[in-house]
Amino acid sequence: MLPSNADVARVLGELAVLSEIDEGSPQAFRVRAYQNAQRSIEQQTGEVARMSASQLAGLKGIGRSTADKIREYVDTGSIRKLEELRARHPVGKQELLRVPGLGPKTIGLLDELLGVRDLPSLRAALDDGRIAALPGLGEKTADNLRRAIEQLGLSSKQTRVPLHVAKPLAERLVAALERLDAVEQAAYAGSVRRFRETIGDLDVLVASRDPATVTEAFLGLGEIASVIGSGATKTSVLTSEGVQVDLRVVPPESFGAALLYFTGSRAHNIRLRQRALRRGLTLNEYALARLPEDEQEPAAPHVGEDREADGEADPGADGERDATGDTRRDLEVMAQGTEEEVYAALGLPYIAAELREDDGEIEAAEAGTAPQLVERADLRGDLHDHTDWSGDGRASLEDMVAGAVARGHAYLGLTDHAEDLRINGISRDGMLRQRRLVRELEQERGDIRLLHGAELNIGVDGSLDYDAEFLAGFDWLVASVHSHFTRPVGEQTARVLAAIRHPSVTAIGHLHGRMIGKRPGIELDLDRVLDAAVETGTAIEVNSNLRRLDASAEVIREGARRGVTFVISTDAHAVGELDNLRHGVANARRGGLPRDQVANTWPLERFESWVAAVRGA
DNA sequence: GCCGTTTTCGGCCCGACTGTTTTCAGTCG
Ligand SMILES: Nc1nc2c(ncn2[C@H]2C[C@H](O)[C@@H](COP(=O)(O)OP(=O)(O)OP(=O)(O)O)O2)c(=O)[nH]1
Ligand SMILES: [Mg+2]
Ligand SMILES: [Mg+2]
Ligand SMILES: [Zn+2]
Repeated sequence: MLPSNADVARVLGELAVLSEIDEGSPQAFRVRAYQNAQRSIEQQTGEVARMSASQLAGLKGIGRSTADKIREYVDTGSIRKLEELRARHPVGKQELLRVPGLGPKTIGLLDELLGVRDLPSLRAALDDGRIAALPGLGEKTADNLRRAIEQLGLSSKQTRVPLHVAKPLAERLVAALERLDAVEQAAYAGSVRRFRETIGDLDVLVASRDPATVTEAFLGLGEIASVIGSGATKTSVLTSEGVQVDLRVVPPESFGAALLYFTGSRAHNIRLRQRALRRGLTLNEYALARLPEDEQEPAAPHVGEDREADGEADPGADGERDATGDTRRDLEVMAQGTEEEVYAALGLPYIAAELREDDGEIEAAEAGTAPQLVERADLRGDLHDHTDWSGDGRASLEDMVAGAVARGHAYLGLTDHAEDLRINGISRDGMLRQRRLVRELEQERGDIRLLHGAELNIGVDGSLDYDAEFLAGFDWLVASVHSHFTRPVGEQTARVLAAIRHPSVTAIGHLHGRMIGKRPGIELDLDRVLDAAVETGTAIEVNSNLRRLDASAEVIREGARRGVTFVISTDAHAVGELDNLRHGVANARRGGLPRDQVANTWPLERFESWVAAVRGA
């Protein structure tokens, strides 16, 4: 069997790690090159193993040398260069690289001077004092390493935490910081703002004239358990749950540049900074600024010209280094207050935070081909909602409808669980009774269209609840997988295809049935599933539950490309959960989903005629 | 190792914090 893209990416990752150890430098350009190649492979949707060397070399970040290595891996199952590196550096050294505070330089030193090449021998060397005695190291470093080894695998940096844990924590911390007088603005950034599914650490940004006071107050917050490091502008801590939080405090005028920096991704930042340099500018977390002529990139072609500033006339060098936490004062600031201003000064339209992964968003922005992404305010309805009539619904029908109206919805899909669900699905009689109540409520209120629907259970054989005639009586039907999550991909695809092709089914709920961090969900042949969705018009749901985010951003991206119609739904089981729509919106944006491909952005009339068309009426 | 609407060679983002150093290297964001 051909290696998967993930296999190829993993091999490139190991080449990067081993090269870092081999070269003894975190800045080694070969390391960066392998990392970029790895990211490039991870972003491919087609099968990399089927590509020729020249096709591979055409991918960005992959050249002749890496293309040949990938082919060598696909054809022979191994790579000579990788085997050589493995022979020189036992896996123990890769283990050492995962210890926080241990980098390639120190690992090289440990091997050379002490023969320490793995965790157990490092422990021994720490215990008998050999580490503290090494040149450039001391007692404190040894203590820090001991602690780091003890706590290996306990920090979120190593385990990562699901977004549904990280995001509420980030919101609590921001709210707490906003209450401080010294704080002018606070926001979470990093992977939470980009809406990644799992989070290594929280990154929280504050604008303030008084960073010391902010830092002190932050360290005093109840959720904070220990301090990793704390300086004038940057503090890192661990919560009692082991979640790392990085706090950055910047002057208010730099808030936009700092938010841009702290939101990342790292790769996106580097691309922007390279772009700045090509324009004679320099970008950091304080500002986009103009470089002096003699520091601009196309180095002056005079012979003997030297860009090095040390040794003489260092700008502002009157015996002290550039003050930390400030813009270089000798440079003309071009933009710093808002992210929009920085992008504009770089010749780019604003790029949505959810897209900033350097997987084509900068090129799309530059070309002006970035789609109008869906926003919360575009949504006119919610199409997957439960009441206390079924399952674990906790709110009455009346309260759910009132909650939907309060949130400005023009239509609401009531989709209680159908009879096949083990936990309290609704019988035919029950459904008919509920339908009468729904009709009455709609009449009485007159301020919202109520679609009487159900959430059907896709059986292991693709069958659905009730029968075809009964199903034809609903206004709106979501069909979801709630059981048998571990069948082979062929069976799972067949089940879902049967539901998509059913004439009465209007949407497929939480496509994979995954629970982030708990259950991977069913395997599907996405090609066939998405094609069938396009063919039948059946919508794919973007489930807004933070534990699900299903369809995933990756599936959404692929579906968006093929012209699939989506709906963004809360799957609310209580009134408060109707607010979860913002999470579905963020995930849809991460998938690059254009507003017009989301059916519940459409006015009621357009929405209903689309439903009628899907049901072949 | 990659890459080029100036470059096929000579660059490669830029800054904060810690520990160790006497002027900065290493690691991390
Ligand atoms: N310019 C630049 N920015 C960086 C670098 N490393 C990190 N950043 C910025 C961009 C990141 O999104 C932001 C926060 O760093 P993190 O290590 O917390 O990464 P991020 O939050 O993206 O992912 P995470 O889920 O925490 O692993 O800091 C870097 O090497 N250069
Ligand atoms: Mg982070
Ligand atoms: Mg961080
Ligand atoms: Zn549901």
